[in-house]
Amino acid sequence: MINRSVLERARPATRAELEGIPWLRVLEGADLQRAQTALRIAPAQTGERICRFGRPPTFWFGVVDGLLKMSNDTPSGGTITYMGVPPGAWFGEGTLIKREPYRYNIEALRRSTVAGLPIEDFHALLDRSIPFNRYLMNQLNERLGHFIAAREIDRQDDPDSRVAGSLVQLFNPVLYPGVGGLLRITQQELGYLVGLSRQRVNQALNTLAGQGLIGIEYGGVRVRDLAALRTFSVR
DNA sequence: GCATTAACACGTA
DNA sequence: TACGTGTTAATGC
Repeated sequence: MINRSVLERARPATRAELEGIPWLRVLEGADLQRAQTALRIAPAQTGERICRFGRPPTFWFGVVDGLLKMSNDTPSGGTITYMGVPPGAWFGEGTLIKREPYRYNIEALRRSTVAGLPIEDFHALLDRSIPFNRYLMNQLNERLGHFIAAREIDRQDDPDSRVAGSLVQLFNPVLYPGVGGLLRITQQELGYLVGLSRQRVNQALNTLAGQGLIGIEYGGVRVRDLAALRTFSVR
C-alpha cells in the first residue's frame, strides 16, 4: 500500500473541529453520534494530494483549514484547474454516491487540515437521515449554480472581472461556510486559480479595493461588498 | 496595448 | 528567516 491517502495518518476530530463542520448541525441522535465518531482529521502538506483521479472512493472530504485546488491532468501534459477549495467545503459526494473512482485530483495549495467521513458512514447517513439528504441536495444544487457561474467567469476576458468572479465564488457562504469575511489566500495562489500572474492579480485586487469592493490584507482578502463584486465580475 | 517573467526592496508572521 | 506584497524594467504576442 503506497501513499493510499492523507487520511492514513488521521486522528479523531476535536470538539472545536466538530463545531466547524456544517452538516453535523442537521444531524441528531444516533446519526450525529456515528458521524462524530467516524470523522477523521489529517494534515496535508503543500502539494500533497488529498484524492487522485482513478482511485476508488474512500472518504467524503472536507476542508477544516487551508486551501486546496481541484484539477485534472490533460493528455498533453498540462493541468486544468477547476476551482479553489477553501475552508468549510465538502466534496466528493458525487463519486461516493456512484461508488465510482474519483474523477479529479485534489491537491493542497498550502499546508491544510482536511477531514474525511468514511464511505460506509456516508452511505449510512444517506440511508437513514432525511436532513442529511436535504443538506446534500442543497449542496449539489448550489454547486450546479457554482459551475454555471464558473463558465460565465471564463468567458470574461477582462482580468479584473475574472479575479472579481473568482473571489465571489470563493466567498460562497453555502459551499464554503468556513471562509467568513476573510479569505486566507495569497495573491500567488489566486493567480494559480484564475490563471494570471501574481503581478496582474495584485493590480486587479487594488482596482477592486479602490472601489470599496474588497479589502486587501496580508495573506488574505476581505469582502466589503459581495453584491457589487458580483456585478463587477460580469460587466 | 497589455500581460508575463524577472528582479528587488520592504514588511510581516 | 522565510514568505507575501508592491513596484519596476525588459520581453513577447
